[in-house]
Amino acid sequence: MKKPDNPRAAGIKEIAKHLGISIGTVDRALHARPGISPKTRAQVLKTAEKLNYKPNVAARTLKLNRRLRIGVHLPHQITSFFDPLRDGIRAAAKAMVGVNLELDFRTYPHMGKGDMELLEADIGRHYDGMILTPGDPAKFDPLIRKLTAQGTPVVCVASDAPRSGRLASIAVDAAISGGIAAELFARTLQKPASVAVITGDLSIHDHAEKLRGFAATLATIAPHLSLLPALESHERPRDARRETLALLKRKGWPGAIYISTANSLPVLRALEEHKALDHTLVVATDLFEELVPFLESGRILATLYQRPSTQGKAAFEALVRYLLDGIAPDPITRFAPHIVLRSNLPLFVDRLGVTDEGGA
Amino acid sequence: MKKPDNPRAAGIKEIAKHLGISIGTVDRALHARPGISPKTRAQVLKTAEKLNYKPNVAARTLKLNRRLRIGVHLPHQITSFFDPLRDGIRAAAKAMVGVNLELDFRTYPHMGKGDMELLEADIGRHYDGMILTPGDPAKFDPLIRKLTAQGTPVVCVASDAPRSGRLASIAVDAAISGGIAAELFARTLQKPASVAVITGDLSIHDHAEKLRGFAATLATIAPHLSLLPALESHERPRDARRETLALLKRKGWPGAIYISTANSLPVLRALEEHKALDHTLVVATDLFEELVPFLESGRILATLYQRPSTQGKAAFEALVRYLLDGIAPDPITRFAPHIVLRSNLPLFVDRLGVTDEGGA
DNA sequence: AGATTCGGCGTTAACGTACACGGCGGTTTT
DNA sequence: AAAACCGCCGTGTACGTTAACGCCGAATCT
Repeated sequence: MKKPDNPRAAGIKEIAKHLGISIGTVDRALHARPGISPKTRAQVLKTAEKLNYKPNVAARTLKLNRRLRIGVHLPHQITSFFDPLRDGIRAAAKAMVGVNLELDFRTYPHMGKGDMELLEADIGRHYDGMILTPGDPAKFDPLIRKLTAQGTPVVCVASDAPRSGRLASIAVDAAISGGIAAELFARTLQKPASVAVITGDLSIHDHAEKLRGFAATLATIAPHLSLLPALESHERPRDARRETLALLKRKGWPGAIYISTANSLPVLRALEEHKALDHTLVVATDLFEELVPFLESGRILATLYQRPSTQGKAAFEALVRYLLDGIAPDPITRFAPHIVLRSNLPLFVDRLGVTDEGGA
Repeated sequence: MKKPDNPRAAGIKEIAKHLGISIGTVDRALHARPGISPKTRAQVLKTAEKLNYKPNVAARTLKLNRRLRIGVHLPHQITSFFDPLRDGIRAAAKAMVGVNLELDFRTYPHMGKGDMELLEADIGRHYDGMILTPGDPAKFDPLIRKLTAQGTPVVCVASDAPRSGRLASIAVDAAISGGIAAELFARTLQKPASVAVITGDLSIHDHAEKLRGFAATLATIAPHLSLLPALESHERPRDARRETLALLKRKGWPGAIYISTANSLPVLRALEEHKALDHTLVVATDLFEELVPFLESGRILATLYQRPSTQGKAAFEALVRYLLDGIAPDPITRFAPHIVLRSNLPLFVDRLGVTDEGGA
């Protein structure tokens, strides 16, 4: 076994030897522990800087064999999105080396249904950290604030509660997702037409942002396209179907429809029944088995894949990094959605449910 | 300090105690070391399975404080691609916990110029592993084979040498990149037109694949578009300019141009001089400062961002995982390129040169 | 003045694993 | 028959860090 003569690798005992003091004192200085005089602490910190001290993470995690309990609150619906999100978290957890952790997955029916109750009930569990998807910010803000105050950092994933005091938010950039849909329409529809947006629930931050981005980009670069009032499905198949049929009964079908929720199947089925898919440009959201034939056949133009597995991985890593090293992540991380077309579809289908990096 | 009462975490001494033997014997069994009878080895392996033994990576990396020397051979040109690729490797290396490693970045002018000589010279360095971008497979195959034979695994990044015996290849799916460009043209150009491809060097696997994918998709979904013979720039600005001007002198400008190399600026400048950008649809490759205004103004339709930083990170992680844990990665990993349009451009520009995950 | 407290610091035992060393029976060699 | 050998196994030490413990001198209390 060779000693690391690496000049970059200075340990705690190099510092001690360099100053003629003990490693205990160095430890106290480096961790701002009591029982050390200010001037020796300053000396230690200075030479730690000079010798470029890097704590040996392996030794640290070995010594303090602490267990991180992380609570993950996610809805059961929409499975095509939240299942891979959970998988991403699991994969990231498995890849962690030398960390003893316990993942507690908690599930409620769907967003807005049972989410707050579950979170309220679990506040007493005192997790070391939590990952969750906030629904209506007005309702979640006080809960997240309470968790943060009691020492449980919260990472929001897939949506955001900006004023809740959460540690970080990881999500796809919703406004830009809407903007992409608008740009695709603008490039493909070259004659004047009207376009529609079907969303889930505008009280959810993420959905409102998508509509906002869509409208903004449409107004900017596609003056020949006019936006119809947004339709909300509330993630209920019947509502989605009803709204779609109402849309088709108007005089003059819309030339394009942007479905900004992953629950696109009811809409697509309704459109198909009325032979509307051939004359209507569709951009959907997210990717799952049933959507594949629509893309392969060209009946829908594109889908905006929100990379749930990558989001889960990022959320988990940010949280653990904060819990272990105390390094606060960027408060806001916004991923670019993958624009999935017919031509690049195979890259995402191959590993559907395994990962969503397009082959990685 | 609490003991991990986690049932999932069984250590080497739990096994020893469970069998009434010493930890030394357990160690010999688990690592297939000599000096142990077959039957005790079998017993140990069985109870290790039963108790779900997971080696403590922290303790292991602490004990065998080995240093990994990794050689990285990449060209200086094209900086907009290879600089962030190097950054991705550095970032991934910094994020590794408890591993003492040494990165040796070696640079040659550009692909096909000095690459083989450098590699040949460095074979004697006996790195623990290497990351490189192979140029002409015919020339690289024997070298990589030699490295592998001497015990230095090689991970190819950004291109591939499929028959070289390399450990793995990480790259963007080149054929699908070409296919995306073709589909974008097919959707946007709705009247018959001719389209052109400008590439770097068709002897490079990656470039040939892009052309192949472009032609295949064009033939499949865009019968109204006809493909002109491919032009090679050999990554030389003058050649690129000359080929572009020759293209413009033909009767009937091409309706669209797919620039499949990151060296797109000479082409774009030549097009601009002849006021051809307003009438010609352009899809470029990769992203860098100078390309941003072209996308913002809509003068080019899209660029296919090859996410060099992500590629570098993936290549490094695959290599280290193999070196440390002996887990062989997928021989082939193909990323999906990001389709960068005007609307999602901000997500990639914000952190240009830092990362390329679109905000992560 | 002697006893007590206390800040400042050194010493040491773990954490789980890898590996060198040495011991113990039993067989073979000198 | 003593010495050397060998397969099999237990023991001890080290990796770098943390944290409990304890020592020493100086200041405070009785």
